[in-house]
Order: sequence, then C-alpha cells, then structure tokens
Amino acid sequence: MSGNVVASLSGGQGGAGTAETDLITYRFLAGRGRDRMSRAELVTLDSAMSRTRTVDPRTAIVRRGEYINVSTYLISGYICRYMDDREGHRQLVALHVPGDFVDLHAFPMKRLDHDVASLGPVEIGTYEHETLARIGTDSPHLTRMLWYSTLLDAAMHREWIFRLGRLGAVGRVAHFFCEIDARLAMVGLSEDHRFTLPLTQADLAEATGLTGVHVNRTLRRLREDGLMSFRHGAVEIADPVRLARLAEFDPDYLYGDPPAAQER
Amino acid sequence: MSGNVVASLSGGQGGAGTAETDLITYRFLAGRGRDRMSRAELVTLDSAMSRTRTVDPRTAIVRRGEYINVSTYLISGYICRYMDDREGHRQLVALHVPGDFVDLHAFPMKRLDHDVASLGPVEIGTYEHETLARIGTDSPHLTRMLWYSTLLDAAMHREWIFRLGRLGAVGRVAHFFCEIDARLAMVGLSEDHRFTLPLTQADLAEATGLTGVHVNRTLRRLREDGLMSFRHGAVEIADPVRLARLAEFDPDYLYGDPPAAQER
DNA sequence: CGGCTTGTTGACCTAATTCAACCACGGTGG
DNA sequence: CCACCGTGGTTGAATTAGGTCAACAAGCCG
Repeated sequence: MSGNVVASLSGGQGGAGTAETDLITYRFLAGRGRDRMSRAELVTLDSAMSRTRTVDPRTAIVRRGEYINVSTYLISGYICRYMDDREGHRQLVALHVPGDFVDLHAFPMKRLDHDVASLGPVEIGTYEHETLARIGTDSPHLTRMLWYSTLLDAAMHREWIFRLGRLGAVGRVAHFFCEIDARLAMVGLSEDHRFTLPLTQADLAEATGLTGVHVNRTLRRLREDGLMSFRHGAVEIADPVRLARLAEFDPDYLYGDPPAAQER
Repeated sequence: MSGNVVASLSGGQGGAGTAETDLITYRFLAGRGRDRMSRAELVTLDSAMSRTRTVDPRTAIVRRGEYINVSTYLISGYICRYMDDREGHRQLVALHVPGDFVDLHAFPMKRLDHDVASLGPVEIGTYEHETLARIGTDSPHLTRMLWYSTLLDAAMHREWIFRLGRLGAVGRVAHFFCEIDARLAMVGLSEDHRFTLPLTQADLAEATGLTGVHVNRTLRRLREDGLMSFRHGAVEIADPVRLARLAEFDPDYLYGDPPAAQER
C-alpha cells in the first residue's frame, strides 16, 4: 500500500534534492499558503496516501448519501461535484483541479450530500479516514491545513453563490473561466491563460445555471468581443483583464499567495 | 452576562436529568450528530469561550479581508454573511441561527473573504484562535467536530448554489424558508413551523438572487396559495409538505439526526 | 405633523428559455 | 471507401420569467 507507483514520476522521496515535485501531493495547496506547511508535513501527507488508481472519463466516484471511509485526492485530470433536481436537471457545485482534495469533507461527515464524478480521465489517490484520524492526533497543524483546504472549497462555493445570484449570463461564464484559470495557474497548469478542460457546453450550462443554448450564444459573444474562446475543451483567455472586469472577478477568495498578484 | 437567560427556553431534546441547557453552547450541533460529542467535550467548548457581548441590529461584525484572531459563536439572534458586487448589489451567502459558529473558518484561514453582520439584535460569544489551537492539540475529536460544523456551512452553501442555479423565484423563496425552518427546529426555535426572522423583503431578495419587487410578488403568490406567509418578520408555514415539494427541499444536506425525519 | 423605511401594485422591457431545425465531426460497420 | 449515426455545437423565432421604473400606501418615529 505504498501507492508510490505514481511517485515514480520523478524518483523517490526523502532525498535531499527537495525538488518538491518528487511528492505525489506536490500540488497540494500550491500557491496558497502551503509555506505554512513544513517539508516534514508534506512528506507525512504523501506517505499517508494508501493507493492510487485511474478512473475513466464520466465515471461516478462517490454517490450521494453513500457512507465512505476514504477520501480522494486528485492527482491529475478533472472532477466535478453535482446535485440533480427532481426532473434530472443537474447543477454543478464544484469543479476540482489537480492538487485538490475532492471529498475530504467526508472525513468528518462520513457521507456526502452530493455526487462526485470524473470529467476526463483521472488519476486519484485515496486516504483512509483511519489514517486521517491518526494525523489528527499526531499532527494538529497538518490537520488544520487539511481543514483549511476544505474551507477553500467553501470559499469557492460562496463565490459560486455570488456568481449565480448577481451576475448575468456573460458574467457567469466569464467568472467561471477566470476562476479555473486562476486555480490552474496556481498549480502550474495554465500557461499564459491557456488550458484545456474536458467540458461540453452542456456541462458549462450545468455549472453556470444557464441553458446549453444560451451558453453557446454567450460563448460566441465572448469570442466575438475578443475576450476568450472555448472550443472542444481548449480555453484561451485573450484579454484576462477585461474578462475579469466583466466577471467582477477578484481572486481574493482563492487565498493565493501575494506574489500571485499578477492575476489582477 | 452569562447568556443563560436564553437557556431557560429549554430545548426539549436531550436525555434525562442532564439538562444540557446549562451550557451557553447548548445549541451547538443540536440535532446533528452532536451525540458524537461527549459531555466533557461540550464543557470544554463552553469554558473555552472567552467572553460574550451583544451587538445592535444591522451592525458589521467582521469585515471582508480583515485579519482576525477570534471566532464568533452565535448565542441568540440572527447573523448573515454577504458579498457586494461592484455596483453595491448585495448577495447573502449564509444566514446563521443560534448555535452556529459564524466565522469559525477564520481560525484556519485567518481572514475572511466576505462580510459578517447582525440582522436583528444579537448575542455572541468569542473564541480566541489561540484557545482553539490548544483544543486542536488536546482534543483531536472535538476539533473534528468543529471542522464538521464548518462543513455543514459548506453543505448549505452547496444547496444555495443549487437553489440559485436550478430553481425559479417561487422555488427559491420556498427553499429558503424550508431551510431556515428546519434549522430552527433543530435548535428548538421553530415551533410548529412558525418563527420570526428579522428580515425585510429586500434582504430576502439579496438571499435569493431576486429583486425586491419580485420577492414581494412571490410572497403574495405563496400566501394566496395557502403555503406560507411572511409578514413583518413573522413566518408561518401553513403547508410544510407542499412547500417542500415546491422547493425541491430535501433536508438531507443538513445532516440532522434520523429522528428529525419528521421534517420530511 | 413631516419624513423615513418597507411593502404593494401596475405597465413596460429585456434577458434567458424553449422549441426546433440544422451542421460538423468522429466513429463504426458494410 | 462511403453511408450512417450519435454527440456536441450553432442558429432562428416565439415565449416567458423576472427586472425596471414609477407611483403610492402603510407604518413608525422624532
């Protein structure tokens, strides 16, 4: 149960090199006050992972109501969380990028109030709650960092509430992409405001509380205005500044490290 | 002030002799798996509170961005959390009822991404983060319960996202009141689906992502359909079952104890 | 009494949904 | 190789939910 298959990505741990990329969890809280974590804590976290596995695209990972005793760390790929209404209309409530804990809240809660599924192909690592409980006893500070990471999710939830409650269609779509761009940039996956995201326009509609049709029109608008484009999962933000203004996007709520002020 | 004035209301639940109402924090996690907490832990929590104070209606308690080293427990009254957009339009992101920690997330986060303010007159207790850190070291399980309480907030955030993303005006307003009713019932403050809430229609609009005018029309509709009424802060849910159906409200996400299944 | 805030209602306007048709593309199987 | 099909994307026309603007009523308080 060392799960370090993936770690072979770049050698074993413990070594002196201290290139942090030698850890599976090297993206955890990257760019968001992870400096508050010691190297020892990162290593603890890394070795506490029980195993890794890959998941096919569009596959359920945790189902609503299910009682679980493991939590999932997202190594690569994208995962979403969602709730369906009575008629089967879906609302995304979160989208996760590499480095995120996807359902760490299941540790204190024991069951989830929503579904979790992969978007594209995904690689995940799992943590036994038993192990997390041990960390709770042995490493109060590391525990607080885990807690913190669930609170980042809550902060993003709040921003999604704001997005849905106060923005029109263009603003919502723009805000969505601004957030993802900023988050991917923190973990080194958005280069120059370009990245790929295995979403359809219909998915985007489920995230923004709009109709597929209207998302389509909205994207055209953004494209024609030279702000950004989204085609077959490829995102290109041409004018980050104007897009952010349109979205009323202020990355404060992502609690990024100050240097990330380039995002402004 | 000991706050025990309020305790004389006598919650109703709880076991035999052990009138838990002797603690200021006696409403903490009431009806939501608090049984997972020992009496000793409750006492610890209670005595860890550094001081209590009252706050006038409509008064700021924490301001966005502010770095703080205390967290707030709501003893009596109502508190809301909100974010304003560029033009000053406000979106409520949470509403707190007695027994809630209002900004416990500030403990791991150190600063808030939103504002916190009282609605009506309020009585709060404060916890030094220093003290909470000590609890983190001494009482891993109690810490997990505190973590849990912040995750309940996150679960409610998700439901608010759903509400805004997938429901129309009537559904949103209905859902809002269903949630508050259920939560108040858990802490013994909603009797027979009646309670008071110091909100104006404009506030309600800020919570549901609607216009004041439209909230007014929506309330009229709900009233005329014999579902519920809201006048001058007095809420009366006449037909909880039909209202919940209309709201697509399923209290699962509130993680109430099974016996509270009467809510269905 | 006047002056505030909150609630109420009507007339009009706009953003977004709905319904529907159609296109582009990447399989897959004959 | 092409015909076929399914998915995802694109566009138009009609409809509707909700927003905006504006006036007025009901309290409440100094």
